[in-house]
Amino acid sequence: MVAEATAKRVTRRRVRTRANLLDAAFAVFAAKGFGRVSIEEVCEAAGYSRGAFYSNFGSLDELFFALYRDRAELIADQVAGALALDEPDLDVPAAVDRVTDVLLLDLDWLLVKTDFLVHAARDPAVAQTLLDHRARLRGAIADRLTRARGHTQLPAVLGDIDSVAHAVIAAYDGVTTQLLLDKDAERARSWLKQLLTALLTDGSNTPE
Amino acid sequence: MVAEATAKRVTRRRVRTRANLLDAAFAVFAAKGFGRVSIEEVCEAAGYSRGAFYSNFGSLDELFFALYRDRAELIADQVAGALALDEPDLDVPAAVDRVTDVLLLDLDWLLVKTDFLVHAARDPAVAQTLLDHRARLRGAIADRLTRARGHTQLPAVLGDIDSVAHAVIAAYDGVTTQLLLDKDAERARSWLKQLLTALLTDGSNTPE
DNA sequence: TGTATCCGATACACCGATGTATCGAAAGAG
DNA sequence: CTCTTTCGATACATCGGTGTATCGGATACA
Repeated sequence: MVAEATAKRVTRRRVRTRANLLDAAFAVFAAKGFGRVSIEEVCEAAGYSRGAFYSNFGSLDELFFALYRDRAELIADQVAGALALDEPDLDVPAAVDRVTDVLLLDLDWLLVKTDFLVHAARDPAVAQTLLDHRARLRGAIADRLTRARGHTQLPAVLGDIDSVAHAVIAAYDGVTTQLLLDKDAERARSWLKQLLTALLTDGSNTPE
Repeated sequence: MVAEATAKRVTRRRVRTRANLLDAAFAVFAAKGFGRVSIEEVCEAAGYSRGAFYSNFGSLDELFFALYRDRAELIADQVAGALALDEPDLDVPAAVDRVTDVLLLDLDWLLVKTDFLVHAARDPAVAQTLLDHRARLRGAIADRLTRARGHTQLPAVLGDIDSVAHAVIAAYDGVTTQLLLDKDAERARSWLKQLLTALLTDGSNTPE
């Protein structure tokens, strides 16, 4: 036996169950909003009984938190990937395109993320998690910009690179808000591209 | 008697009660979030019993909706006021200051507003209301910018004036998101000022 | 001040969701 | 294949919130 402190049999079924519950919860949260979802609804959607739920999570909040962590991790990786492409110099429009696609693709995720924001706004511990994720994203952006410095002339409008990274995040959040209301993903994407291009491109260098 | 269709005695007590319920609801919503508030909690906070509630509202959703309408109206008026000052030409920094103060002053309102956004994101009818309010705000901004055209040179980065108004709203939403997480109103305000100034000022015209 | 009307408090019946305790079945270890 | 441990379904007790029906006190109006 691989001696592990209070070694538990790492069952395979459990992992599947947990994943199924999380997936079902994501769908239900997206459809109805966290505030209007009961544990039973999640279980029903996943095809389990409440016993399974309580065996895996202590509360709906706990599940929600885990759900957010998992998905946010995923997205953060994707964005980092889209930014870290091994091109030596930064092709702003192309990078903007890639990142925009990752960030605004999944409306359900935006819905859940906003629910989570509401949650975090009233719980400092949760807020810290979200802030950490945002900081990580911002860091990736700032890194990329730093690496590109010299190749492309950067904006004069805002001060340092970190400010620019902040502004990029703000633009993303702002566009997201509008998207949640009008559900027009196409418009949102082109609008975000326009904003980011304006932020990241010297005014003199007008595209097309 | 002023003949009115099925004229009801317009009682004075009722008006007070309704207002008290709305005020109490605002406080409770801000503190706990709409999703975690029960009708009873609102009544208790207001010092009434559930009888009073059902006599004035049909559901918690209905109250929430009314609450949002009232407060949003108020804010929109304030912003319009801050913008419509009778100065002939537009003093960008001053106007930005005034608007920023109105928009980021009340954290509780931001919390409730975000709850409402979540609500609206899943109900097209509600979303329309919110979109209308935003359009009204945007209109006021665009008007002000149009009136100022010629006096101050406007940005080259973004296209028409309407795009600029859109960008202003997006910046506001973006900064709000961050503010909800870090609760640092001072930082948010200066940050929003910086963003708006960058958006509304020609790059060549650097302040101070 | 009298009185018709309205308002809101109280009481009640009613879910729906929660959390726990128990037990049969599934799955890993040997 | 057997045995042991874990997982998840079922049943149960409970609780908090909901919505309604009723009634006494408050309020507007003459």
